[in-house]
Amino acid sequence: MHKGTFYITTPIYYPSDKLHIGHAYCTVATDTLARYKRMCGYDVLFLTGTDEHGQKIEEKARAEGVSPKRFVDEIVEGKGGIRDLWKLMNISNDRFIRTTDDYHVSAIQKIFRKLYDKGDIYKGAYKGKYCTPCESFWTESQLAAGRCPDCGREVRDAEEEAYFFRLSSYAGRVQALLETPGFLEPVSRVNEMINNFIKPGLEDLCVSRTSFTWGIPVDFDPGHVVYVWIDALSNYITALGYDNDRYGDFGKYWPAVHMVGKEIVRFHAIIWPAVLMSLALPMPKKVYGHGWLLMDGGKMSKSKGNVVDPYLLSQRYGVDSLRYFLMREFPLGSDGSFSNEALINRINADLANDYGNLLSRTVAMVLKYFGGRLPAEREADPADSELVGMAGALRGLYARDMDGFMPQSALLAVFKVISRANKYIDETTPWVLARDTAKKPRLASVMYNLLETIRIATILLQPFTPESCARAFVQTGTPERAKSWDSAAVFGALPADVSVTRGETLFPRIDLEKELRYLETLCAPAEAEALPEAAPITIDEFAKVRLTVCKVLACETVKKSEKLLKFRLDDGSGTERRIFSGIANFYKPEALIGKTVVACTNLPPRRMMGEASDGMLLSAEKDGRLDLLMLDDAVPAGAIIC
RNA sequence: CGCGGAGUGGAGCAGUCUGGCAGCUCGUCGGGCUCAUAACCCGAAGGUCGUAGGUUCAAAUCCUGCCUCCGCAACCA
Repeated sequence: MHKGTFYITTPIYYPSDKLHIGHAYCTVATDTLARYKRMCGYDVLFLTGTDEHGQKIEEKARAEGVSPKRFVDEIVEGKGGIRDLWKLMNISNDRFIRTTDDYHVSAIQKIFRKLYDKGDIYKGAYKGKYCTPCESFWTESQLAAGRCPDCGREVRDAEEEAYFFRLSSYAGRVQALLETPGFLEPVSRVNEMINNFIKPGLEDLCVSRTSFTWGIPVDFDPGHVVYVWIDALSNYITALGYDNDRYGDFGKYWPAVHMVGKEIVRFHAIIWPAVLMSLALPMPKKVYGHGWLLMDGGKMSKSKGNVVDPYLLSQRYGVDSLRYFLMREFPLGSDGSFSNEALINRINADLANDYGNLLSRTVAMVLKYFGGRLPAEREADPADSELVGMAGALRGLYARDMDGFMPQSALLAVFKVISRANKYIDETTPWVLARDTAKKPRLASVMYNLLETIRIATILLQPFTPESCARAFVQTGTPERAKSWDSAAVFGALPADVSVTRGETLFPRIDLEKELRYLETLCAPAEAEALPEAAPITIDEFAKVRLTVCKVLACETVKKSEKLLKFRLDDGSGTERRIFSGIANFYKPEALIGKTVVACTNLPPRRMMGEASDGMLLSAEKDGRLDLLMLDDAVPAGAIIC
């Protein structure tokens, strides 16, 4: 019965915050494919998990005054956490790996040593400029006017011991792999990888750190922790039991299909294959880089306050509805625009009006005209052929699209048939047939054809909306054997005397206007929070800020920067001061020459677009409008604001 | 010349790989039906497929230039 194995993974998510709809999108896509493959008869292993190490989590935990482990435990396992979310969303992962799991930790140490013994990891020096008070390394190009970009103090040459992975020596083999058809999809990503990373030359990767401790220790060199590349990417093999005893099916399931967001294609299509090459393991079957969900045309981000909560949407509109929307609305490979309106319209148009209503009217008619059970006598008609033909051919079209990672097209095909079935009801007018007892056999045929169409569509919708499909099968009295993938290729798998039961409305219609208003009220408090009440400060603290009156000597745009203007200022000191300000969208540079402005002049210099900015110009901003602070021109340069 | 994506009826999108009737959802207008979740079915209006050239019997689709928008990166102190 088994057609072989199929191993599919999501990225392991970084639990520094709650997950948003973008993460849910990726996981639902992977889940849908996993369910599809299972339905087809594959022995599927579906893996997801969390990537829990690193400096950022160490810092966040410190800020909350808990240990890093406790911090991630809460986000991963806690109420409303990541595992809860996947459970709520009906994610059918077979395993869930946390990079803090014991078996993973020890396997990573073995892998690290293997790479080291092979000579692909070597100890080198991470050279750079070091700022002692900040305990930070900077590269030459990160410095601001030769000083620490964070605090503005002197830096000194320093080196830090670190381990490096010989990524460079795999460049040729990786390029060949990238060019292998089917390895990296969609194909547009192939050029992107080669142009951006292979052509400029691959550099060896720093794979250990000593600047933080929240990571997997290098067992033969205390003080070093394994950096993210080896730690996180290797989850895909440690979760199968590679170099550990927890699981034992690496040989059975590897290689994998990796579903990833386009921002991390690079790690999965270049670094990860190189690591596998070094370990002499087979390459992943495929890396698929899906697009992003954009909000109102902009990228989703916390600072924009446009992060959509999948938990909330699932609970309010139903898990299946949200899953369906995510898979139906957007082509997997490209970016899509998320909007609440699109969500509700899609649910109403497809799930409520077309599919749900088709089921509802069909079941109602079988009950009304036949008391719920179809009689044996039938009468076929040429009018049936188009619907029967379409429903019979549907599985083939659907499989082609699903195998090609195009769930959107697969759903489109399913709904074309559902639409045809709705039309078929109008064509055959069952309510007219019902008035004439002699036409009962014909009426029974019509009902049976409708039930069959619904059955086939429902089988194919299962990977997308599993729970609703189960409910639909109950209403249509579909026996177990008529729910299988094989039976979806056969028109006529339902027993002739099938009996139906009325059930609850599968997908209730949603009131668009009302819901949009509701969702807006949810966003309102978030906006209010955006500008927190300023904490009181003392006069001493205020006095620390040195505000100096300056005359604009020159002002010009900055090449390749859309926001920056570069100012040369007379601050009364005799030496020119150079400041960059992000106001290019509001002012023409020539209009500002000679103006009298205010700058904070005791900020450390900061590097912007390759040059140091020595201070900050003051502006006033409200509701997207911005005005540079300008004083009466009689005020002399160098005057101090107090 | 940093990298990439996108411009298709009023809105949102598919179609572009592999050239061959311009399609879907929403919206608007008109009609039908009464089995159904005010849903379903039919019809109409509305697009020179961003733009200028090229290849071809034939271009939304292939090639070249240009314009506009978006994302990454950078940066917005």
